[in-house]
Amino acid sequence: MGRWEPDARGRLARVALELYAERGFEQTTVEDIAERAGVTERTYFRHFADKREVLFDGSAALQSLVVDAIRDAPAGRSAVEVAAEAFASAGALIEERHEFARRRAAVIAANPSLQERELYKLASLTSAATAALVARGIPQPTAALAASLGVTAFSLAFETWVADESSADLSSTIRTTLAALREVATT
Amino acid sequence: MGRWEPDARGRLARVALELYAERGFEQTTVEDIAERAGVTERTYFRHFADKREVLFDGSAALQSLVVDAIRDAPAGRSAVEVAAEAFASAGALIEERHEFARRRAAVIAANPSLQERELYKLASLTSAATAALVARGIPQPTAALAASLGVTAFSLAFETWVADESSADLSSTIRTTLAALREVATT
DNA sequence: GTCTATAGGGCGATAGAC
DNA sequence: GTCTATCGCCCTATAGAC
Repeated sequence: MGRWEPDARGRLARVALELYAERGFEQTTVEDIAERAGVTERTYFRHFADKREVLFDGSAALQSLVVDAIRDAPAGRSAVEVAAEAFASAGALIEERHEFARRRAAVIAANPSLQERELYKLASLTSAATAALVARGIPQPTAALAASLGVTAFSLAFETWVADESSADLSSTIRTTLAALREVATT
Repeated sequence: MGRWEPDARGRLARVALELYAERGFEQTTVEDIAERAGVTERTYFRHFADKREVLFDGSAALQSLVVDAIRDAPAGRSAVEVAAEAFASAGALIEERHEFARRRAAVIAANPSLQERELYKLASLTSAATAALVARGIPQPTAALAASLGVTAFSLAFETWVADESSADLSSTIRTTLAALREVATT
């Protein structure tokens, strides 16, 4: 056995969610997290830029998934269709860790500064999706609009899915939400 | 003359924008702002919850304007049409202080934590608009979708308007952006 | 790993308006 | 007297610097 337990980063992320859920975000110090994970506070900040970022470790992977799905979508589809499928596949990724996703969502919902970070990540996702659509040859303004529609559907669908345990799976909720969005837009 | 100059809050807001523009948000301390405004740091925090909030003093007024416009819209219009007009009138309010709005936007664009707060305010605006649409008798899910479309158009239009000095006025940019959004959605 | 500046909250004192 | 704005000094945790 080595001098340190492996996967300090993963332990920090798990422990942070635990503590934020137990006592609340503000009532937890970074030192509390580091201690329970068996590392120093300094080590926490080597892995995560700030106290909030530990809850957003998965967002880069989610973004890659969306970008790749847009790149690999069959040719000849409209911008919204491509975006819709890309975000539906992102929904599938979340579905795989649905228990984690729901716990994490509850923690975020309880704290405004975490909501701010979440919204920032969604905005980054919109930018990345826009760029990926542009790379497919879709003109900039159209790409930005389609990406915005996709992220809006994604985020409204996620809210629905989190609120209702027994609802449909996230991917299909995203698809139906986007369909509803298109319906409302045309009215 | 009283012991204090009047309108400490307004002075703090003006001075903060000045300093954030001059030296950058991170290079400015709350003490710097308080000092230049002729109050103490403690007084700053009585008026504004944190270092960022001073740039968002107008958002409550903007939100009221949108909510009132939704309430007062003529009957018989669709949810998106009502939302569109409400956000266009919000655009007119910003247009009145366009120089301030552009300076403020530049400061926010230069700092991620300010962007986070901006996104949070936009999300609050979405919630408020949704509630106002529901109060008109529009069913919840439709209201949420229409409000999201409105805020998306508002925010994309604002980006365009800020980027291009010589562009059309903000209200009409919002209208054309929403029209483009509806067009893209139906494709 | 150690050190330090700053954000930001708590509490009580003070000074004015009414 | 009350109500409200300002101030001073205490404190801790975050987060960056060295």
